[in-house]
Amino acid sequence: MDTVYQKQTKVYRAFCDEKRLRILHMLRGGEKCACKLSENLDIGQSALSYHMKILVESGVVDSRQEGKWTHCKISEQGSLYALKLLKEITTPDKSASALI
Amino acid sequence: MDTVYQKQTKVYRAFCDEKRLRILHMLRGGEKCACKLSENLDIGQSALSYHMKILVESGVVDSRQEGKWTHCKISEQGSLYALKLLKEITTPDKSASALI
DNA sequence: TCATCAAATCAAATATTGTCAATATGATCT
DNA sequence: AGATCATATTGACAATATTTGATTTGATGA
Repeated sequence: MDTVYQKQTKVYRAFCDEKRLRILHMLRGGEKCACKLSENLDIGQSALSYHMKILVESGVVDSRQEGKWTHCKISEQGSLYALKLLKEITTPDKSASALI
Repeated sequence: MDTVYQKQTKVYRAFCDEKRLRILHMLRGGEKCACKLSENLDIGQSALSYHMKILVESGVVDSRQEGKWTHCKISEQGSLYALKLLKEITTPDKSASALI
């Protein structure tokens, strides 16, 4: 079973790899077919699939099947959650002192 | 030379490891001496030092020497930067499409 | 059904991170 | 100076993450 911290790392893993940041940057332009993404990154098809899995797991990216294609886009809801959580993680909270 | 994406990963590495999230959580209670932190995590002194380096590099944590002690705290400025950048990274931007 | 395409999965190879023990550094105190 | 404490650094190793190539899956269309 994952601790709360392990769950949180999953969200931010989206942002701690260069290739994933490149993918996100492409997705800022709107929904894209996965095949277009791999064309524009110098990584193979299976590596892209690996990164997409991590991005989707983070909640920051949504994917949708359409026939044999997978379309990916930035999830507004997931992004807002990542922001909200980041704010929380970095905001003073006196009750956190109780741990120490 | 780091690409812009590589620089950005440094910010979010602060949040993609369980131990670092635990450290941040303790720091939400206010500035702490590094020695207190290692007491409360089941990691050795050198591992703590390793994580602190990554946290400071991210800009999210500030550290300050006082005699032989190192005092650490969450950096408000660094946290705001991480938030601002996260917002940017996940916000639609039509010009990003030009890449594809 | 068969051929084809996009994407997922798997196993193996490689690269990167994280941990530990030992040692170095640098400040403090006697 | 010499002892002691907190922290940083180093090198070896363990643990994870990423890449690659091969194979599988699942949808499509002839």
